[in-house]
Amino acid sequence: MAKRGDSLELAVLGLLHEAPMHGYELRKRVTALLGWGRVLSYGSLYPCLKQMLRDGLIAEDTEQDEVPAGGTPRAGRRGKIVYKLTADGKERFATLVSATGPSAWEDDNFGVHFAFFGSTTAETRIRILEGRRSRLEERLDGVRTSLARSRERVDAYTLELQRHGLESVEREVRWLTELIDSERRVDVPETTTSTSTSTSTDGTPSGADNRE
Amino acid sequence: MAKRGDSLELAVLGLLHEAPMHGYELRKRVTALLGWGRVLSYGSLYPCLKQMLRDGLIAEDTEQDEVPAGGTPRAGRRGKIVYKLTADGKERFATLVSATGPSAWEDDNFGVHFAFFGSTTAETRIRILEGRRSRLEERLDGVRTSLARSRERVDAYTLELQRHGLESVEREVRWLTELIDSERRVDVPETTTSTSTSTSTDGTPSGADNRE
DNA sequence: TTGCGATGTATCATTGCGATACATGGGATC
DNA sequence: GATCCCATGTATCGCAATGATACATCGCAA
Repeated sequence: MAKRGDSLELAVLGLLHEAPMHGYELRKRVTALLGWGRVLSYGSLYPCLKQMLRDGLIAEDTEQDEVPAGGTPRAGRRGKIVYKLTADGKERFATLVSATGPSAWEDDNFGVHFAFFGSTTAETRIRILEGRRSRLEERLDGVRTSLARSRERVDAYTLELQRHGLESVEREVRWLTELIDSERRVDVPETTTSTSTSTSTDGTPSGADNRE
Repeated sequence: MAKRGDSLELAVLGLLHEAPMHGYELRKRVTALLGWGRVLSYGSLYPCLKQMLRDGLIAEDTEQDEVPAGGTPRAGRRGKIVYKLTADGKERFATLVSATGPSAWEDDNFGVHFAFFGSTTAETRIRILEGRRSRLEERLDGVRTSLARSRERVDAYTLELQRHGLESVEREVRWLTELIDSERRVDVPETTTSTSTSTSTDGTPSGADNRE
């Protein structure tokens, strides 16, 4: 188990953590946060919600008629199903959001995990960012060598496409590096200044969790 | 019909256009050209090949035992199925590669079309590049407004993620613009110098084809 | 009062992917 | 000269995600 459905579950938990809402709005919010082309389909959302209901992570919020205190009264809202987090759901969220294994930095999941960095420790954040960075660097190596190997033998357009792709990934690596540095500056104001650049030193403090 | 399977079909046709090969190599080549994380699975490739055989676009190349003239003789190759293009396949390739409709600049297809730009006219290339650019600019607009609307109300990490995404797309737009300019410089050495920056002037010469 | 677009819930067929099974060739290593 | 391992090679199957679609109500403008 624990396919990539985890990231959808995390997104739903995270959004309901902020405020109860119904499926339609969840779809929009999740779509927004995993942004750029990817849209969340109802065919994925509703089965997921059903599953989460069965698991007791979320519950239907029957009394939900409040007027949002702002100007417009917004009466109405009949028959809609509003979901809210349960205690189990909060616990599950805490577990998922602090995971640092591959599932946290795989392409499809990284964005969601990043979006909820606000609910994590700097420790966790750094682990995830470094995981993603080394994943990207692996790809870089592979492509750079294959590019060098095939140079002069391929079409100019193919070359241009690969070059552009390469630069995009390099750019993301730089971005990650900046974020990591920034996190470290906050996390460890000053200690022995040791902590080598990568390759986890593995003193592993706190309630670590790189399951999976 | 005409789903996004078109892009896989185009890729296969394009690669077989260069040289006959068997499925295993096709998978590697296609994976390489749609690059960056996406891999072509056998579960997609073989059904596609079967379909294309049925449609008469490709055929099994039985006499394929040639020694590649280079040093290493490379004897062997028993029982392997080598595919080659048929006349219909070449025709189909010409059709697909010169298409300028949405299917040519949609996320999943653009890369493949770009990879075979060498087999198109400058006219076609410009149309596809402009199509993709305006598609990206639409997204940019949408996200920029939603970003402005939610500013100050969202998490710093969410903001940072959106900012990075925004910059990536802006960067791709710039890249496309450079390519378009470069194509135009080659295509139209000098005329009336009119041709406004975007919003197709629609004089639409030559055998246009924006089907779909 | 009619009509349309946004909101809202729900399901289904298709399809694409990951995993896997199976088979062989070419080198290493001993 | 046998053994092991990895790259090459063909093929299928279960599962999950997607895109499409159906259906219903609400607010609002013409």
